[in-house]
Amino acid sequence: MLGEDYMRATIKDVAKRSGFSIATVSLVLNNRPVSISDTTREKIKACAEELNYRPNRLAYGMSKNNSNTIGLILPNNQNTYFSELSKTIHEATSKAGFNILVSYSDNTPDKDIELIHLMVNCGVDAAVLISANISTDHISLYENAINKCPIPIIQVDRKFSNTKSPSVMVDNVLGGYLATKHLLDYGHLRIGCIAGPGNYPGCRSRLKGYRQALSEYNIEYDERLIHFGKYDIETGRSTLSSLLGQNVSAIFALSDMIAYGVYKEACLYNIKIPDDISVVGYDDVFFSDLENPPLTTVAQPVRFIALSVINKITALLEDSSVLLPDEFLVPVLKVRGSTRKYPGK
Amino acid sequence: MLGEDYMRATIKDVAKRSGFSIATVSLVLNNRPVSISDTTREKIKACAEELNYRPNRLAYGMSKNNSNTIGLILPNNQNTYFSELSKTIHEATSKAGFNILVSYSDNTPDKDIELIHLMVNCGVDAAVLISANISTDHISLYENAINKCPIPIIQVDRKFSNTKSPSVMVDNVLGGYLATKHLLDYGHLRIGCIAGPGNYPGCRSRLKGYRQALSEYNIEYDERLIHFGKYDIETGRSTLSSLLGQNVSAIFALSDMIAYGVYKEACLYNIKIPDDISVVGYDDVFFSDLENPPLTTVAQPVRFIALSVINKITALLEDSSVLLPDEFLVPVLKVRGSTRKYPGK
DNA sequence: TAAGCTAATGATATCCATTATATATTGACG
DNA sequence: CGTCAATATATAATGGATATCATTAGCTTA
Repeated sequence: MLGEDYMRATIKDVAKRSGFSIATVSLVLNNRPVSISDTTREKIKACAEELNYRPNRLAYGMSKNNSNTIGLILPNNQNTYFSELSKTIHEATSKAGFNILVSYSDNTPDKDIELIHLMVNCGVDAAVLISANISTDHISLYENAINKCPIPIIQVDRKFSNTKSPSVMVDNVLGGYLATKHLLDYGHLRIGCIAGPGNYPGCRSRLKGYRQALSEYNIEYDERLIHFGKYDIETGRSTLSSLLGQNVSAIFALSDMIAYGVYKEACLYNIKIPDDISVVGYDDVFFSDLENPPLTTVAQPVRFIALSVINKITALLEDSSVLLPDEFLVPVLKVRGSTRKYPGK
Repeated sequence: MLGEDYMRATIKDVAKRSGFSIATVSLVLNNRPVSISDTTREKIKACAEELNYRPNRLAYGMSKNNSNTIGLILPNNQNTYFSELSKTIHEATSKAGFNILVSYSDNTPDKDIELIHLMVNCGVDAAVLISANISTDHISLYENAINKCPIPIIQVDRKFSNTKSPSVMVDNVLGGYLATKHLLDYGHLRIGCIAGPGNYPGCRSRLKGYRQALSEYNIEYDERLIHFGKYDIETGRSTLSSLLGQNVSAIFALSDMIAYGVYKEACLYNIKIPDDISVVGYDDVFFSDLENPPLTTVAQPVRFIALSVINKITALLEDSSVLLPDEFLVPVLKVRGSTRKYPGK
């Protein structure tokens, strides 16, 4: 359908119609600074217009060995930090004139590797990789794939050290520290933690920040206050009751999704946030500000990440041999309505 | 960087290394049913493996005139119905083995047209179009672009009638009816409406459903209860007070985003939902269920839309001449915590 | 007026993979 | 032993655009 009576005009058609050669047409249409008479230029442009000619990007990509497309490899798109990041990177790269090809690894290392290949084969000029959370076994797999990759890869949120490709990292230790310090400043002494998987580096870093803050305030670290799970709502729901049993007055949820689980469960037990318990989240996804009460949370610097990614991509596409420094971005605490001073302080 | 010492292996490299011709290599690697000796097959496959050969999709696309990629044109990605839809379509198409190229029109007709061209030029096999909200002036522009488009275009949520390309629509009249009927059943008599732009067809349809329900219950339509704005939070915020002045006991927000604006504003005035006022939203975006109270809303059948899109695409790619029927999907009311019976009923 | 230069344009290889067609090799059989 | 069929592999066209180099025409200048 549709195409039967209408075929896309190619440069050849423009050449035939205008009476000039393909080469001349290409030169004119690309505004190459070569001496071609104005009448010729105009004629060719008019023909291109009439035929509604638009260069075929596949052909362009083949000949220029560049496709103006950037690949984006993400663990998932479940309304988390990743989808925020995806959106921001998408905006930034679109603004910079790139197309985007997005794919999800389902947090599976093998799929990540596969996707790196896929991206290359699709002719993307560069790829942004937020890798799956992995165990140490997989590191060399990634390093190998990244080093062998013929296009620049920007690593976000995770750095494989034996690679030359640059990374954009967020300081998770600081994030954990900020969240905890805020609660300590508010006078909370027993602060429960609902964490993601204990073997994720980001998770460990946030907990490290938590401990740093505690020790700064001379509060002993109590292992019983730390619960591991996933970065999801269910983990928040199922963990709340046992933390309440530990008599905590505040909870540091290591993701906003976990915090929502806490919200939901608290609602069930008729526990008021922040009156009965303070909650701090992590990520500052879109709707955190819309919750009731609005969630106090550690905001990922998504705009800066996106900006940094774009900068690195454009730099690398200009000169693929530059060695870009890894970047370390800082999260920001957003104090909203889910935390309050410890009663009596 | 990266690429200097490592170049992507091409089919030529495999041919050279294995000692066979390019053609033979291609035949083997694509498992074409031609008579080629097993020893040759194995040798070639081994070489391809060693060189980590993967066919270049651009070249493949050029020669096969197909790229296994689908274009997705959306108005925006601002955490609305569109981003839900985008996510679902993405999942479904990925599962079906397609890559996806996403672009946003910023709700601008001209950009839509441009993006249709872009998609074609990027070599996508088919495109899914959720067009910008347009005035009647633009209709022929779209019809023209769609009819001239050499690839199948699936229209979602909006149908340009003078085109042969199929559409997947959602019954907005029914949606508006369901929301309103629910409130009427709960005994609410004065139901305010906070709508999006009055010239959007979807918006008008939802209001039509609203009026249908009213007349079914023999309630006179009161123009003063209808407020137009955008489908965003700000519209919800700024409209609430004047509706309260009209003494409404329930509000039908024509998008969930509007409903959140109402939530926020109600919170400021210490108005309790649903005790003081009932609220129904529209779209059922991800976090509606997470709100406090969870939002009663009309759910878009995103999964069914995605499914239908995929079916149409695969059908059209198989035989581009089939004439597919337009599909009409129905929204579903999700009754949650933001509505209650009118006091005294 | 012929040599030399420049401006304008054209011919063609190239990118990589597919594939229709062509050629070469082998084996069977009369 | 020659011929034909079947098997195995190669050649070359194709797709759309770019880039390099070649060519032509027209003009200047000695």
